[in-house]
Amino acid sequence: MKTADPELMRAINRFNVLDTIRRHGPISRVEISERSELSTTTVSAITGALLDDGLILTRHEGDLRNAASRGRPRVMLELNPNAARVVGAKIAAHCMVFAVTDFRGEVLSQLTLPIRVNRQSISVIADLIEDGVRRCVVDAGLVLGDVDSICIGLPGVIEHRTGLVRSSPIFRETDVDFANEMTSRLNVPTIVESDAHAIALAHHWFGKARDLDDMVLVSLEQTLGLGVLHHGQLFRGAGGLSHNLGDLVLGIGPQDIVRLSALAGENAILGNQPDGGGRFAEAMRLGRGMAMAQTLIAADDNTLLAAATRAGEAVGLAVANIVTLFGPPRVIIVGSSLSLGPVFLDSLRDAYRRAIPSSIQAVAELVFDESADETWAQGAAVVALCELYESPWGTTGPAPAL
Amino acid sequence: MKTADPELMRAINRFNVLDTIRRHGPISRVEISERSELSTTTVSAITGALLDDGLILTRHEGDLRNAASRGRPRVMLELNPNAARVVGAKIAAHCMVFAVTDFRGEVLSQLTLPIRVNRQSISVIADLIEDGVRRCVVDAGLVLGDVDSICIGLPGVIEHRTGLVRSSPIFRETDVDFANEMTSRLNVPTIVESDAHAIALAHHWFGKARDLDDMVLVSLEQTLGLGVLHHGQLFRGAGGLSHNLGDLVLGIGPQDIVRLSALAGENAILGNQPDGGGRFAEAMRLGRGMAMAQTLIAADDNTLLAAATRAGEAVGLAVANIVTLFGPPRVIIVGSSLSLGPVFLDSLRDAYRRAIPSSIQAVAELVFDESADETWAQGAAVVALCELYESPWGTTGPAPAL
DNA sequence: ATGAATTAATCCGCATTGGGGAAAAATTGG
DNA sequence: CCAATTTTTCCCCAATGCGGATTAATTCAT
Repeated sequence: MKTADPELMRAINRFNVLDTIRRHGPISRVEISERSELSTTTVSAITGALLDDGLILTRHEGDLRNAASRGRPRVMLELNPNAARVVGAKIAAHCMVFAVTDFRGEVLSQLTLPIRVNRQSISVIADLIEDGVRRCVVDAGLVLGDVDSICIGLPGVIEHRTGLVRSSPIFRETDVDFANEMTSRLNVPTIVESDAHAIALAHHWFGKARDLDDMVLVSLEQTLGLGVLHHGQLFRGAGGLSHNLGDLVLGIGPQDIVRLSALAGENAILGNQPDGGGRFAEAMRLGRGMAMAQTLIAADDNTLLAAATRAGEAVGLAVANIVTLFGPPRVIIVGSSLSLGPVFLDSLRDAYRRAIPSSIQAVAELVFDESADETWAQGAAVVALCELYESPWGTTGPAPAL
Repeated sequence: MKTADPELMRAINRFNVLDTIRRHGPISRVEISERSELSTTTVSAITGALLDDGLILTRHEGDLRNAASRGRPRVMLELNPNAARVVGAKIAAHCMVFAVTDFRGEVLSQLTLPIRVNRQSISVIADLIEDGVRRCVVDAGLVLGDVDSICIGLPGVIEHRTGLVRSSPIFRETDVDFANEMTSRLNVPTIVESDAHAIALAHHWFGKARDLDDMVLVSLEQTLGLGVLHHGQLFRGAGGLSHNLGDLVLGIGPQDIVRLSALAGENAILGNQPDGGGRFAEAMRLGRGMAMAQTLIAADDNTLLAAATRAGEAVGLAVANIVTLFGPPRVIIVGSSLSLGPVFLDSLRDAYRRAIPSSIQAVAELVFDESADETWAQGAAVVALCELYESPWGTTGPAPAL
């Protein structure tokens, strides 16, 4: 366990204040004091330091409380958008999305490349990502030197702490040290993170978990991912690695194990068609599999209806198990599979309702969200920002040189 | 989030020192300083306070390093066994076990009552527990007033934070405020905790997880429980409640959901015998079901062999899923079902091996442990001790009155 | 306009904490 | 009995957060 010295104390309170300002928009010092339960004196000292460091800005308008109030008006504080820039990327099998954001996590520029990276070599993928990052940065009117940090969101099992990609459907190799690879290519600190963790943080900052510090997110893309938020922080496994939900076992056949990915993975839904799997081949290669499936389902394609129903059922059971283990107040379900439509969703909800133990039935609510790809990239950017927020900035340490 | 003031700093470091002393037996100040990465000055100050508070003792012998060493000899510090007394209890359907321990968690007296509390009314159960606690305390040569805290370990879904027993196989009612009930009966602060959490902490302090701060424990008793240790602390769900592993869904039949408890619960293994379930009725009532099953399995009872095999398989799959989600370096499996013997264990191991994804195959090791009932009660006592360790003791706060 | 009332933010001094270096304490070896 | 050595404590410093007094900036009443 790390030792508690004044520096840690400072870092904790500083983060608290910064996070309060981020969450509650332009906010006055008194209100920060109320929300964070720090004394006004301390808030004043910390905000002073944050102002010196250029992380926040003052604004003399926008005091929302009863306009006809006496006394000295409050000075509102807000994040300085220009305090930092980060790049977030979401890499999927058929598509790469990049987003440059400011210190608040607001997107400055965005770039979607519908490129199939699936099964390419590492260096080719790294080339494409490097290119995308550079172009997106230019689009934002910046140069790479302005960027403080980059986060690449990938499907699969990612070890955030070490920067290792343990296994990913878009990499042929396993145990790739991708964070180092990209850091040396771009000469900007680059980290990797599970795409599910990225979208989970995006929802925590901007989406459907803004009000919660505990929740679970299930992502249904080519890979089935899980993000657990615990006391406001991502719950990373003991080794700091992310989970692969698709590996969950849902039953056991006469000979073989039935995994979730075999019932609800993108390939499972679209790939096992009776005509030998060729029907979707072209659409899937282009990343349009789910859109095509949606069309066919609307036309009552029986095979697909059955596949979607089965997939929904499997996911419903898996979600029930996750709720049993984590007991979150909310489960957010995202990903391309949602576009299968009501057939899938109803089946999912129904299976969940049957599978959830009655004793914890009321604990969790299910929320569905069809986020745009941009949101995933933004989430990756948020992962990078989170590290910046916690990092020891200028004034932490000895007294500022006067 | 809680605000960081000097008091918190103190509490953290104080806990660190106390925990280091607990873990590493009689230990000198210098060694504490090395292990905790606190300066010798700070260690000296904190140990001084701990000595003043009577939580630790000095011992002038037992310096183990090279005996022929020059310089001032080290003064060894160790926990003061008499600094506190707690009572831990494990309540099962057919048996109640109590243990009084000292501040170190060493058992002073122990009491096993093979009483069937199953389906009794709350007040009867509370009566029995009250009686057991009182008798065990007397056996230890103490009176209730000497006891600082009590922890009752129960099967089921327990909300430790609020003291609520959400649902338990030994209670007819749900949502029982059992902590308050026992506190007012005994006039000693009493908390409740899941029995699985209790045995998990017991293993962390004394058993097979002494060296680990992250691990998962699976308990296979009448109820199937789970305890997750995360960074040295019990991972309690968002609401502070414990998990019920038996509710996990392992598959879906034509009409109904197949839960783990239906395949691997005690009742499932012993109860569904072809002769109508009567064969074990008497043995089960007496809590001897597993012992009898063991005998029958040794005699090649085919029905039981099949049940044990099926149960082992189900648990193996569930454990694989848990490893997929939590990625712990070790899984400890405990509980009465282990006494089913190699048939069960082999089946479990085999199913686990088949179900664990190859990408994380090497992450976790499976460890089996047939702990005595006493250990469970000791674990409950440890839960109580943990809270005492973290509580702000005397000197924390204003300067000590001189 | 001017002063009283009111609210926000800051300044000053205090208590507490941990850390570094010097000093004291308690040994062994010659 | 003194030097060497190692542990422990003592003294002082820097940093933190907090409470109370003070200053700043506004509205309201006259």
